[in-house]
Amino acid sequence: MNEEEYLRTYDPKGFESPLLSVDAVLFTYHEGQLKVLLVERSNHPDKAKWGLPGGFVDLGADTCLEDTVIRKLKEKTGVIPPYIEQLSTIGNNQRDKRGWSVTVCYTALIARQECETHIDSVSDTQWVSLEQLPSLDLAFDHASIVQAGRERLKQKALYSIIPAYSLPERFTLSDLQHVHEVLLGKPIQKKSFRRRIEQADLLVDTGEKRSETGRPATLYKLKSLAGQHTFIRNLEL
Amino acid sequence: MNEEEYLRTYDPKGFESPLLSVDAVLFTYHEGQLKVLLVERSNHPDKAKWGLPGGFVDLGADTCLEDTVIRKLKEKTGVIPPYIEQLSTIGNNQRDKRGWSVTVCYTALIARQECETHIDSVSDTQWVSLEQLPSLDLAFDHASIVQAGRERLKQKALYSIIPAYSLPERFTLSDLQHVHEVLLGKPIQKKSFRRRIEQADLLVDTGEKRSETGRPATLYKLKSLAGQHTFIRNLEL
DNA sequence: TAGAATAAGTGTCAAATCGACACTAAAGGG
DNA sequence: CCCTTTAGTGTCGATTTGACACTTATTCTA
Repeated sequence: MNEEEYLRTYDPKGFESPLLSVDAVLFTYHEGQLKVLLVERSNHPDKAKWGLPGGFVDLGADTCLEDTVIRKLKEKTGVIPPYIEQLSTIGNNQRDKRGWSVTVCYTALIARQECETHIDSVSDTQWVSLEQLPSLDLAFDHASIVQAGRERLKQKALYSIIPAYSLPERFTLSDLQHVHEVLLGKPIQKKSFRRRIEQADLLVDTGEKRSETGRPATLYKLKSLAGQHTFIRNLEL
Repeated sequence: MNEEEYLRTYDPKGFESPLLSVDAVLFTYHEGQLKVLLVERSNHPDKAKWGLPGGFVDLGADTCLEDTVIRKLKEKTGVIPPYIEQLSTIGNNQRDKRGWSVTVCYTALIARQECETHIDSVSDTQWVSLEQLPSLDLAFDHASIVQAGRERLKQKALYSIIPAYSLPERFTLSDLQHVHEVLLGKPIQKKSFRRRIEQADLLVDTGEKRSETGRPATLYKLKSLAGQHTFIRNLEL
């Protein structure tokens, strides 16, 4: 049998495959806290519990896994987050009562303002701060996935400014430092933080200032953020 | 309908799922080069091409994805590699002629000696050096997966001594330095390399020496390697 | 058997980086 | 006008890093 013949007679339902879904841990920074987007499940299993935005691949509509995450995130937030990165894939026969189940997990970042109106308009979606998360009984193994996403983001805070994607397009260096401090769970020396930012050369001075109390702060934006969004497979480090 | 009832009537073949497989990029260090284990495909599609060891999840035998990789690697090498780490997951409707396909990829490391006899005994398995790899036309998107695995290992070489798992249990610091140099593609300063190793405090002096020409070198082994193997989900950094 | 050759392993020092902290700058408020 | 608040900079000692010469232990060879 040659390949052509094989493909013609190939039956995709010939053997059983695990359930395959995609989940996203979408973070934002708001009111001094990191928050995760949660969705109330409308279907069994774990119906009515809160869980991560995600779902099954649509073999017709999606051309790749990234299409699926984007589609799901857009459904829930109304927009495509500027930063999406593959986190890890979890698959076993215990995490889902229906049997063998695999989920490809992503972490994503967005400014809360970007999706504020859309999220406020629906009742089955909410931002939950990482502090109040332990008190919630999330669906499946989503609690540990959030934990893993948080760990990953913490590492990023050590050597990159990727957490900036959780802030509005224009932000001050103090804003960014606060995000990093929340992630790392400890204060950062102002001078060394600013030295690092300067060396990295990834921010642009917008020329604008923002003034609340005290000296007005310079507003920066990400150089890379020239409109399009950043997509990163976890093929690094 | 309550959850119990839902689960009783749930039909796993109710909707179409992508093909789900697992692939491993198994590296070893031999004769001054990094080599990858390749397997000749015995089935369509891409029959007779060389590809990565891997295959489908066995819903009966495997309790998790890691079981699957371990099973597949043991089939091909006769042993379980001491280091296995999730690399990334690739899924789209182009990589496999049969349609939508997802592969969960792992990188693994092993000493060539550990599986020498088993591999020599079969003809459909071979070590290929990374230099001669571009001339081979690998199955599916396996060439780019190897590339990604290599990149990941390169990063590890910068701040860890994980590449040590590609060496025999006992090795000299010069051995390890050579592996790192091959990975990074440039020479490393002997002193700084040894400083780093010493600080990390992850090696044990076995007390033995190995002498070829020149001064005999101390043989070290990994502290963690107390028999069992290391398994790492890519939830770090 | 005394070098010569070879590879392992150490000492040292200047340069670069990092942490700490005090200082200056620019705004608003009483 | 000075006090408070937050932004942003200067500086200096401590730590880390890179470069390279040097010492040590062994084999080979004349």
